[in-house]
Amino acid sequence: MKSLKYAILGLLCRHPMTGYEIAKEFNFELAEFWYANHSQIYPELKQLNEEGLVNYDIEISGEILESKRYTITEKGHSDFIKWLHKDEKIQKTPKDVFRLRMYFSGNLDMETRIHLLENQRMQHYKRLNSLKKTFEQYPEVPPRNSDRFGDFIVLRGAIMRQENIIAWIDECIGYSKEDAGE
Amino acid sequence: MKSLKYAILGLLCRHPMTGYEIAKEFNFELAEFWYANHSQIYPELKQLNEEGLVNYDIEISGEILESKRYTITEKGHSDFIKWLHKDEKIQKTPKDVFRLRMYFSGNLDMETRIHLLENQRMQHYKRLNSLKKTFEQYPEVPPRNSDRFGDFIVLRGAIMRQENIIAWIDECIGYSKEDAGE
DNA sequence: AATAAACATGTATACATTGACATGTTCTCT
DNA sequence: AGAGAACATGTCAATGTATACATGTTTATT
Repeated sequence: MKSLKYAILGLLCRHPMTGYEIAKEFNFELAEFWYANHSQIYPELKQLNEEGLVNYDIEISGEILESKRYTITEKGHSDFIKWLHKDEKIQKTPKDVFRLRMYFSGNLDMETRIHLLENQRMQHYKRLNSLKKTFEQYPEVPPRNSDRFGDFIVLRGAIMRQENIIAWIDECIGYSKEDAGE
Repeated sequence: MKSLKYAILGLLCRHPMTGYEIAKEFNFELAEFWYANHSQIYPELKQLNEEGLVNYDIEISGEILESKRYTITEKGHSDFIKWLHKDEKIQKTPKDVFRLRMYFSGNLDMETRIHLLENQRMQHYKRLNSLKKTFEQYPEVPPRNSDRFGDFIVLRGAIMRQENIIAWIDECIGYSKEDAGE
C-alpha cells in the first residue's frame, strides 16, 4: 500500500512544503480522495527523510518558531514517477455505513426509512453545492500538463460522484414511497 | 465506529448463521459496501457473545467437525434496531488511490495517462457487467419490507456507482485526448 | 493588553484491518 | 483410494488510522 508516502511525494513534486502545509492540503483540497492527520504526516516525513527521499531546510518565523520545509530528492522523484506509472487493479469498493444501513432497512418502518434517506440527501446536496462553488474557479479546462488539470478532473469526479449518490437516494426514496398508500 | 458489530448483528437478525457463513457474505454479496475477513469476524463474534448480544449452539457435521451457529439475543436485536434508527452525518469521502494518481497525472505523458485510464475503465466495465448479471435476478422491485428490498436497492446503488465511475473516466479520457494532435 | 486563531511539530494510545500462520474435517469428483 | 475444494475455527504480527495528549510561537482582532 504505502499510498500516503506517494501522496506526500506527489505534493512535494509540485513544490517544497512544510508538514503543516501538507496536513492542510490533506484536510481541504485533497480531502475529496485522500486525507491524513498531522499525527500520521510528521512520522511519515521523518521516515521519508531517513530513506533519502526528501530533505528539509529549517526556516524561522519571528524569533524562534521553526518549521521544516521539505524538498523531494532525485530518488524521491524517481520513486514517485515509478509508482505513478504502475497499472493497478481497481480497488475494493469502499465501505459505506449508510449503504449498510439501507441494506438492513427492511427492519425500519417506512417513515423512518424515508427520514433517514432525506437526511442523507440534504447533507449530500449541501456538499455538492460547495463542490460546485469551487468548480466555478475553472471557467475552462486547464492545460492538460498543468497541475491544475489534475485538480480539475478530480474535482469534476467528486461532483459527478456526489450527483450520483443523490440520484441513488432519490431512487430509494421513490421506491419507498411507491404505493405507500396501500 | 464499531460498524462491523452492527453488520454482523444485522445479518443475524435475518436468521442464525455460523462465523464461516458470515465471512462468506462479507466476501460476496455484501462486498459492495462492506467486507471483513474471518480473522476479524471470529474475534468479534466472541466478543458479541461475551456482551450477551448473541448466543450460539454447536452443530456437528459428520463425526466431529464443530460449527457454532450464532443467534441474536433480544438485547442484540434492540441494540441493532437502535443503531439502525440513528441519523448520521455523511461519511468522509472514501480514499481513492486511482484518483490520487490522476490528481498527479500532470507528471505523466499523455500516452501513459490514457493507458492507465483505459485500463481502469476496462476493469470497471467488467465489474459493471457482473453486477448487471446479478441484477437480472430482480425482474421487479421486491416488496418494500422484505430483506430482498435492501439487497435490491444496494445492488442498484452499486450499478449506478459503477456507471458513474466509467462516465468520469470517459470524461477524463476525452479531456486528455482533446487537441492531442497539437 | 488580552484573547483567539492560526502556525508549527511532535508522541502515545487505542482501534481497525490485512495477511499470514495454524490446524484440522468433510464432501465431491475422478 | 486419492486429490482437491470447501467447510470450519481460531491466533498473531504488522500496518494503517483516529483521537487525544503535549507544547509552544506568531499573527490578527478587539
